[in-house]
Amino acid sequence: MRSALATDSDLLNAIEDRGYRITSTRRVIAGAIEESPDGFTAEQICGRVPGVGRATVYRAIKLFHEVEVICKMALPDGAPRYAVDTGGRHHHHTICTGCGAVQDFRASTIERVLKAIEADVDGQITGHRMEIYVTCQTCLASAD
Amino acid sequence: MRSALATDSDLLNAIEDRGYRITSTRRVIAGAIEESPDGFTAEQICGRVPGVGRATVYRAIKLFHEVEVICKMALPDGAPRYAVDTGGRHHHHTICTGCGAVQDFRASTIERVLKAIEADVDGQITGHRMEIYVTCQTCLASAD
DNA sequence: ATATTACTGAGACAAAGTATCGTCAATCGC
DNA sequence: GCGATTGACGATACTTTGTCTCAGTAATAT
Ligand SMILES: [Zn+2]
Ligand SMILES: [Zn+2]
Ligand SMILES: [Zn+2]
Ligand SMILES: [Zn+2]
Repeated sequence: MRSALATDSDLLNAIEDRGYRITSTRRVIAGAIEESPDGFTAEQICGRVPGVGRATVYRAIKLFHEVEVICKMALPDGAPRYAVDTGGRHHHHTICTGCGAVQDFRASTIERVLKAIEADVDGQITGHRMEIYVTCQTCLASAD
Repeated sequence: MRSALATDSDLLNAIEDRGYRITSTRRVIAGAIEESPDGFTAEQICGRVPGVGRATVYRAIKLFHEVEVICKMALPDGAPRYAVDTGGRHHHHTICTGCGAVQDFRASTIERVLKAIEADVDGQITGHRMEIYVTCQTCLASAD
């Protein structure tokens, strides 16, 4: 039952709800992820959890992604970046190409347009991906 | 001058216009790419140009991408896929997750919404990425 | 024809994972 | 509580999608 294992971590709660185990290793990894408000890469997490195997970090990230508590996005060159999924509802991200800071955004207009496009498309739409690349205020200010 | 080297290949013409050389190796690679109406992966091209080094294929693809005669996109899992850029104008792609077939699409509404979003964004928009994933008619029909 | 420069192939290296496997730990049944 | 079962772990090899280096070769310039 949840009460015995309850944590204040949304990441851990999410995997527990799906029947995965909460282990000390996963606690540590979840902690490192939750300390990354602006997004993170898998290797950054590896660097912050010494003693934990790289494969285990990748397995945990994959798990958190599967249960939809972290978002995976792509930089302009395709390099992956992750961020904690704070909302839950369908959304997209702005990513600063200078510092990597990630912010969520929702644009219902875009979702409606996508729905309307379905008529023009050969086949059935099964999903979409969208990222907006920005230079954030901090990077703009420091680039004088 | 162009006349001495003129080809019927948009890919080769594009790199020649930027001062790169047209070599027999690049002719072969461009030929293989232009035989791929539904998109291709780099490794598929490697497989179709025996005798050409893998690094050379990747260098050529990068070059064609830089001069904007091929488009690079991402499958849902992030795996890269390429397609010949037949239009030139800004556009996005629908990609069939069954067979990989790529089609261009333009949606001026989306571009306008993106422009409007700039006001809500922390910083300056520098670019965006969007892909629509579909199951194409052919794959729908053969999945009975 | 020679000099210059770009291009090429081989192979090492890199980033972002995934697969295998023997060991170990968390949970379940009693 | 205690052993059995199942899942998780770490190490390491392997895969994919490239990039880098370097010596040799082809294309252009004069
Ligand atoms: Zn998000
Ligand atoms: Zn959306
Ligand atoms: Zn295109
Ligand atoms: Zn666009």
